[in-house]
Amino acid sequence: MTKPIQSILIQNSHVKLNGSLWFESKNGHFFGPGPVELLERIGETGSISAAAKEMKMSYKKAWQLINRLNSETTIPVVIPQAGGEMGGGSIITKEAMELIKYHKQLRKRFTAFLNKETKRLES
Amino acid sequence: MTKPIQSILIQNSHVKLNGSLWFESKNGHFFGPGPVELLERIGETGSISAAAKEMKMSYKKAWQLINRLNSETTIPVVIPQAGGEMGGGSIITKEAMELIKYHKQLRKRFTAFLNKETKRLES
DNA sequence: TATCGTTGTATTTCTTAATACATAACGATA
DNA sequence: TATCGTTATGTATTAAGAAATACAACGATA
Repeated sequence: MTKPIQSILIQNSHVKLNGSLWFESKNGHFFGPGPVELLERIGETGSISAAAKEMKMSYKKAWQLINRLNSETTIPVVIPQAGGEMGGGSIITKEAMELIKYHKQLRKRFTAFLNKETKRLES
Repeated sequence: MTKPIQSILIQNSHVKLNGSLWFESKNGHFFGPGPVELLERIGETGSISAAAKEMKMSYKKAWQLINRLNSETTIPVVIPQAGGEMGGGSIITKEAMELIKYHKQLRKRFTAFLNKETKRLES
């Protein structure tokens, strides 16, 4: 009955639906894919600066992301240690790991949604 | 068993999941909520510049959005007329209307997804 | 052919965001 | 107490994007 959107919209095929998700509080949004990856890498390296370097992100930006994240949680996701052995470092909390796990699952469900919708374009 | 994400994450409640969707081709992404509203207003006003003004968007940006959209479609979504009665104007095609309708439905399904996921935060 | 407001395009300015740079504070260790 | 590399913070520079500005082209109409 109705014409497939695909046929209207697309010139040389290969158009797909994509999107992004984030948490939103009254202070704006936070916790997108970037912060999640950062959290993971801090967990692996034990250092904000090392994690930032891996992601080719400035230390400042990384710190701001983490700071923001910590300010939005009841329990800190990253516990920093300035000074000490090796100059210090940072560890991520159990809660951070739960957030990471949650995000992975959420992303999976979102991908399923996107795939379903992309398929729907053709019918 | 597992702790609700809500309890970990949020300080003073009222955190919710939000997101955005877009079409993506090899030339990057296009067709988010902005262009849809623009299309609608062009349909109502018969003018790109009037629609842009309503949305407090610069004419240039509006034109670029429309131009990009037209370049991604087999059939133009907006047919512009420079010069003529009243200086000219623009009309939207039947295909544009279908796109608008499609987007409304899509947005509805996406909102349902977001609501479901936001609710899931609490369990 | 003069007028009108719109489309179309180039150029410049403004604003904002990201980055780079510099430096102090920190605390275990030797 | 000197050293280390990290955290933490301020400032300056750069980059990118948006917006503002200016103006030519257009075509129905009078």
